[in-house]
Amino acid sequence: MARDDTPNAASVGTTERSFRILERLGDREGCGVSELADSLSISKSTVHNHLQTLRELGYVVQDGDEYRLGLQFLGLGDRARQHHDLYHVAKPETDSLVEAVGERAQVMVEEDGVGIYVYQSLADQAVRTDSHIGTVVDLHATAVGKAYLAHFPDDRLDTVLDRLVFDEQTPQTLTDAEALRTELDEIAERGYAFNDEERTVGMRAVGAPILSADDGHVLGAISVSGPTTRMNGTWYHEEVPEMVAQSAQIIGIRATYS
Amino acid sequence: MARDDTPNAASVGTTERSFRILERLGDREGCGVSELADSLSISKSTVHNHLQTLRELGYVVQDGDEYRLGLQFLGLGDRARQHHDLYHVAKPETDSLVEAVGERAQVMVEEDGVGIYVYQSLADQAVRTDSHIGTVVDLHATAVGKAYLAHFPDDRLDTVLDRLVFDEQTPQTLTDAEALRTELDEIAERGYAFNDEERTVGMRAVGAPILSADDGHVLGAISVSGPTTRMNGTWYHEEVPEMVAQSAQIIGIRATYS
DNA sequence: ACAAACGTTTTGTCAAGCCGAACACACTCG
DNA sequence: CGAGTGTGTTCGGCTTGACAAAACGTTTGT
Repeated sequence: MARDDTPNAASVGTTERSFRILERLGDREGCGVSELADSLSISKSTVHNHLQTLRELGYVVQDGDEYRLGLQFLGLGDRARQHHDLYHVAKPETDSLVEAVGERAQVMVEEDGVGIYVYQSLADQAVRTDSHIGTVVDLHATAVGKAYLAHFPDDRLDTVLDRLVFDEQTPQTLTDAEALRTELDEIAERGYAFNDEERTVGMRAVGAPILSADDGHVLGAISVSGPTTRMNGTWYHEEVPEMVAQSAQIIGIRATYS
Repeated sequence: MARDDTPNAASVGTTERSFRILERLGDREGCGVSELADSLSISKSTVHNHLQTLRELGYVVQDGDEYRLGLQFLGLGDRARQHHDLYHVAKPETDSLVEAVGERAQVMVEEDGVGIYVYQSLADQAVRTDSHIGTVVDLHATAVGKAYLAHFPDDRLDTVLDRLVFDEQTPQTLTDAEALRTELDEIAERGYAFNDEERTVGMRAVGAPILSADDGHVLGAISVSGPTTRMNGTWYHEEVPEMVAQSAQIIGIRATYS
């Protein structure tokens, strides 16, 4: 996880604890009090209290001795997404892109220095990975992320790059900021970004930025990803980039003229 | 809101406060500290502390003087939904139903006595309403809810009905439990449920239960809803019910044989 | 039948969440 | 142009209530 700093003292530790419990509940699907308490190093009684409170609020459901994440989070998530109008216009176009290319396509939006997938469309043949809607993605090690950063305003780019942790996820991962900068320049000129096993071995991706049609600032990014066995040759280097870039442009136009 | 009881003392009040803030943030899209503090009757400094904590966790984003719900909730919501396998099989079938019928279709799952929409598909002509994915719905005043309750185990039905608040939402809303019971019997026999302006004036809906193919217990419900101007005659009374019931059956079969 | 593991309940204590007041800043209006 | 009101933020003291540890009741498996 390229989770961020937090050097300063937080204010409400109790809330933080509740969310740590919730996130852990999301990882395993359904688990008991003791397992949570052990893995989080919190006393059982405390975990129990939190779970009871969250249950009454409807954000956790109790199923015998197991607790699971409640569906109420769908409401909060959807509300948050509604505020980004990009989602609405990107959804249908992304679906048609998947219909044309196959594989998997995802739409990313940046929020507070990290990228988050707001939509994902899968073809039948798509590879199952760990990326879902709501997944937090590194901006420097994905096709969407690099396509996005390539059109990021310079001043904000610096602060984002400073916060980046260049942990080497595969042998192909870029590990220094300077190499990333030069690649970003290439991407900006070319119009789309590649990801060749930088994050997951055996997976390739092509991403393109979604730009506002009037002032040209970047709204998000879209990518197609699949296994290297299918993503290769001119299909990977030319045809797919062409289609992704075209979809990105259509979304950008629709997004600007609401 | 048919929000529930909670007469007993909760355990972690701080967490409860955080979620009250988050829910309020979702209602208005983006607002400031003072507005939140006033409407929740919490001191400004407390609200500020909570917001800072939530911001560091990524669940709230700060945009100048405004705070908004963060997209991280998409992750939690999606995780919660993944645990319900009904979603995966219902999604494609719901989309085809919308393609055939037009209007709007939604899939509901019950959790802890309330119904929650886990998926929604809209045709171009669909009416914009306040129901989204994650919306909590009354089980007694919607087509999905009644279709679901009609196949609910008797013992659990009693407890659910006891907790129901029969607030009259439109002149057509059912207001006593006995009338609801007899209607549920009719629905169970007929196989589908109607909603004729019981929740929203001008809106009609047809819902059918999604039943497990082996033991017949109810997994959820699906409905199509639209304006009375288009939903009428045999279309409303026969053709649409036929299609909804058929989709529900298909989903039920696919859900049982994973 | 015992033991080990679980979830829940209880108890006391001290940290920490809460509030109110003061602060800094941005606007508006007379 | 300042007085005035509206923000969001910071500060300090008080007391609440969140926390951990241990006791309790049930279930599991050997």
